Amino acid sequence: MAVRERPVSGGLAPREETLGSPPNVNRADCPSRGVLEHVTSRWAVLILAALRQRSYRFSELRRQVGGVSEKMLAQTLQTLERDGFIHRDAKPVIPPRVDYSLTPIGHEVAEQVWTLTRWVEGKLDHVLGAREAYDGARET
Amino acid sequence: MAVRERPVSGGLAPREETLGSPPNVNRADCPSRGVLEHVTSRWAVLILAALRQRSYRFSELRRQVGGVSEKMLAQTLQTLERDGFIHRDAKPVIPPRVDYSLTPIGHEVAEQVWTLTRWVEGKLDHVLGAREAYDGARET
DNA sequence: CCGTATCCCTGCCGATACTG
DNA sequence: CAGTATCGGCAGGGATACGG
Repeated sequence: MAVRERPVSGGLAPREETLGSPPNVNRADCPSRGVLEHVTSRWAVLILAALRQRSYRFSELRRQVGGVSEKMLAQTLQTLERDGFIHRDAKPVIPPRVDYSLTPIGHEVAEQVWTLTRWVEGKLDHVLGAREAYDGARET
Repeated sequence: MAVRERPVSGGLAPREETLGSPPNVNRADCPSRGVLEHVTSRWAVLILAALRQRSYRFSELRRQVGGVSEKMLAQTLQTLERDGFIHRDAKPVIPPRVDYSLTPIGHEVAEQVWTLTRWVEGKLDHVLGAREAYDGARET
């Protein structure tokens, strides 16, 4: 997966054309920045991770992801659906039933953010210890 | 504003370790939530990814990460340092020189977010195509 | 049950100016 | 060079009410 490491200069883009240049999150004006922010947004990470193993209905998902409001759940799901990470299946029944699942590409990214969440959970004690050391050294 | 308190089961079968609940990002009140948000925050992702291969000075880092303000760079670096992901090395020279590098644990997380950024860059075209399809189906 | 629409307030973040 | 201090806009996102 050899990736081209370019001498990227960030915000102050010189005279380079943006048409032929490859996507680069380090550039402020690259659309990949937006996609990255969608995926790493507060609720998207948890939603993607939750959907990793099976599909969920709206209210199921809301229970699964602690603390998310209806508004933010709906909004985040829409964004992820628009970007092609989530598939929305609305059954025309009464009462309404809507199932959310991952697309193939959504599953790829979900695996990554899920790994990250598990890693963070595992390192939590380590991090909390580091914080105490940091705060301790700061007080006199 | 009290967060709605529900017996969030987290979906996963509870472990047998009843000595305090293990870290779970799905719980609104779990400290791991905060750590995850630090790591996945807008600038932290890019900063961690940038530091993956070598250390950077403050202004180098600012040039590397396009669009970041001095304030947000300093703020994010402090947060990541406090959580133990970044090491700050201030040399007592004139003019001042401060090098930022990853700690061992920082390197672990940096690899993950870096992989994610590269993945997003690679899938950008796919995502942009999905957006067009989505927006196209919406207008009629 | 599954959302959308509205209000509105918090705090994020950019801009600017200043210090060691 | 490497930050801190302060102000202010504006958008994220919570609460609530309402529609399909």
